[in-house]
Amino acid sequence: MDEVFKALADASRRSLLDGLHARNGQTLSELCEGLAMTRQAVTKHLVILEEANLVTTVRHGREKLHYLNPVPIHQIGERWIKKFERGKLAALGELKRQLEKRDE
Amino acid sequence: MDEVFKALADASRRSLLDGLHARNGQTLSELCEGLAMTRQAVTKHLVILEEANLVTTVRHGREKLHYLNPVPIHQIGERWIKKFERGKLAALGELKRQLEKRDE
DNA sequence: ATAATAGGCAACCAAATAGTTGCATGTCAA
DNA sequence: TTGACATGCAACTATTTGGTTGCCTATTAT
Repeated sequence: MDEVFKALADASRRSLLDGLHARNGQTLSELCEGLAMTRQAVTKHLVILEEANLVTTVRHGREKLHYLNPVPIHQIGERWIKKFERGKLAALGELKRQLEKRDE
Repeated sequence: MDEVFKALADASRRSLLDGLHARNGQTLSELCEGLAMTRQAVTKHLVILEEANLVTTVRHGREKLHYLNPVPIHQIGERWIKKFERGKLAALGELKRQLEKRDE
């Protein structure tokens, strides 16, 4: 879980995921196109995404195809974000109450 | 948005949010209790959480009360995670297909 | 009034991060 | 078979990060 959060913390990595979301199964070179970064930098980001299990790769000859794995993202939604949704209104109410108490 | 992802990337900060989720409105000293970290380290984490708008504070005499703001977390769920939920099954299907193609 | 309590500020440090460059290897096409 | 293409590996660098220590200020309780 920590690896996933860390992987998602970087904007470049999130836009790589966006790229795969737009078109799945891209090669490294394809993912590099239009980015202001060397290929090696992109490789490092992809390794981090792979280690977080957000991306799976398939070697195909001299090419490496990258596939998005949406499961960890879904799990963060389920296991983490939903926890804070429950009681969200309560928290906001309490917050508002305290902020208004400033002038007492 | 980037600030929120960055803020959530650290396990200590996530557990501070957990702490506030368990009991909202805690003081700095209360949030420090039981943590293997100095007060100043906790302060720094809380500043980052405040800058990401995940925590709001109210000064009350010499105490500083910390309140969880669940809105940015909710927004990540809405604006980011949901994007990857749509087409999730399609992505998984494509992934499976490609993985099975290995032996061709 | 004064001691204890709650918090703030600044300098410093080690490790992690995001990026680079240079070179090597494997695969495909002419 | 040889050149071009796709990727991999390693060393190096600058910046950011997570943490520390030491000291200062403001508020409360005795």
